[in-house]
Amino acid sequence: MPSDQTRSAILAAAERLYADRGFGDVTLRDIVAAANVNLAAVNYHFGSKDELIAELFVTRSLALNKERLRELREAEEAGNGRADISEVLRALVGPTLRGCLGPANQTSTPARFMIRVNIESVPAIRRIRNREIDHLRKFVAAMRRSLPDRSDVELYWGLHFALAMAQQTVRDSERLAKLSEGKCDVDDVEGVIARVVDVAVMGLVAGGKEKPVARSAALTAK
Amino acid sequence: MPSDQTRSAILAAAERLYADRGFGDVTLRDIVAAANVNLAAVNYHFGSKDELIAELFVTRSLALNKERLRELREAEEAGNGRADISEVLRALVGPTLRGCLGPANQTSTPARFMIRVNIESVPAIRRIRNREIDHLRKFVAAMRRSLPDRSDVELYWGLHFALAMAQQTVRDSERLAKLSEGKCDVDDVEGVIARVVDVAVMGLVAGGKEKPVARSAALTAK
DNA sequence: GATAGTTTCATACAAATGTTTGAAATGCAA
DNA sequence: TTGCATTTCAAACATTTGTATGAAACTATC
Repeated sequence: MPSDQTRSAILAAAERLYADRGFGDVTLRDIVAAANVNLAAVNYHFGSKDELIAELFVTRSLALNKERLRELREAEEAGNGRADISEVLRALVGPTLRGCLGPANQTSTPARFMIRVNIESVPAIRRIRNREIDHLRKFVAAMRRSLPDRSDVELYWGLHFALAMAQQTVRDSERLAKLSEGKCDVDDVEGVIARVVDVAVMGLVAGGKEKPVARSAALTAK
Repeated sequence: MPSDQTRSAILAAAERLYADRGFGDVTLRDIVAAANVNLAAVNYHFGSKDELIAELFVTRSLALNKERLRELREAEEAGNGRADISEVLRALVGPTLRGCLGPANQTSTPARFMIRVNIESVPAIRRIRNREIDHLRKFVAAMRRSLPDRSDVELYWGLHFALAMAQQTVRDSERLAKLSEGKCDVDDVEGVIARVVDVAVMGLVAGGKEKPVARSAALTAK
């Protein structure tokens, strides 16, 4: 039975280093030094550097998706199979924001790692990311149950925008804080979640079936 | 008088290569090969690889900001100093989306370069990006003129979300297309702009001064 | 406690990369 | 042309990087 000790030391050290310094300038030698293991251990246990990164990402992604689906299921069960649209979107963006936002010095290493994944973009991860689509479809389905009279196109855009606001907030919370001179409290995680969900919901429920082009034109034409 | 020929050949080749393949795996040797110049020319003309990237980014950023401000000024002049909020946001996100969206094979090299800037994240560029804040403040000011009774915090969030939706659409248009099986027409650039602007405007004008937490809670509590 | 399988280790390898160098070429003014 | 500054060039440099190797250490089974 393999001892796993070296293996998990590498995983832990790698995640911490990537979280702190990004993928760009963390070398295998940095990792093995932090983990107090031999250089060759990475290739022995993981095959290659990319497979190490991939394993980290897959682990955290699965955990995130699991939490999302848990919250979604909870919301749908409470609503007898039909959750409020805001609950659906909250289950989608909540776990990400709850993990990645908040006072910088108390965000967990896994969360900071996932922030890096969002900010940077290494090939090893990009390849895996495509599998995310199947997961997102489950949320489209839940949105459809919640808003049966919306067209699929509207649902897709709504999900896309909700994710966009959430992820960009994770990515750029620093810039927002600086721009607003601290007046936007990005550490109030639940407040941020509520903002993102609210705006996304408004985009979904407002208007109707006419193209948004028309709405916008009407607004600006007068 | 310097001939500039080598210099601009390097800039053109570098921008095209970065646009096509990203910053990650384009080496100086790739660039000088494409530009048909000597390897040492890059360091001679630019000092270092990072300064070359920085010059490319600064050039394109200035052009983008200029276009944004031009559209903003145009809108404000048409409205006697007070543009409709949707016009302000359109001036903010329009130039980016118009440049970076549309059929992939007909987007310009500069636009594709700026997409890369959005997707990847190299230190040389991150350092410069901080200057963007002064530019964004001008849009906050315009938004304040357009919606004088909104609090600054709301304006900051509105701008942040508008940019978030625009940039994420640029970044992830492929995923959205795949998720929606082509039903979301991301090549209809003006349509996308209208969608982004509409959702952002709704977030700004809806509700009132109460915290969005309250709105969301009210929605989901019943 | 011998043996086979697993893990660790020091070290070497091979390739890639940004940068530097010093000479050659070029352009231009006197 | 001569002389001077700018530009180009081939080559080399100095690191850094991920990976491979083969021996040593360890572990557990018989």
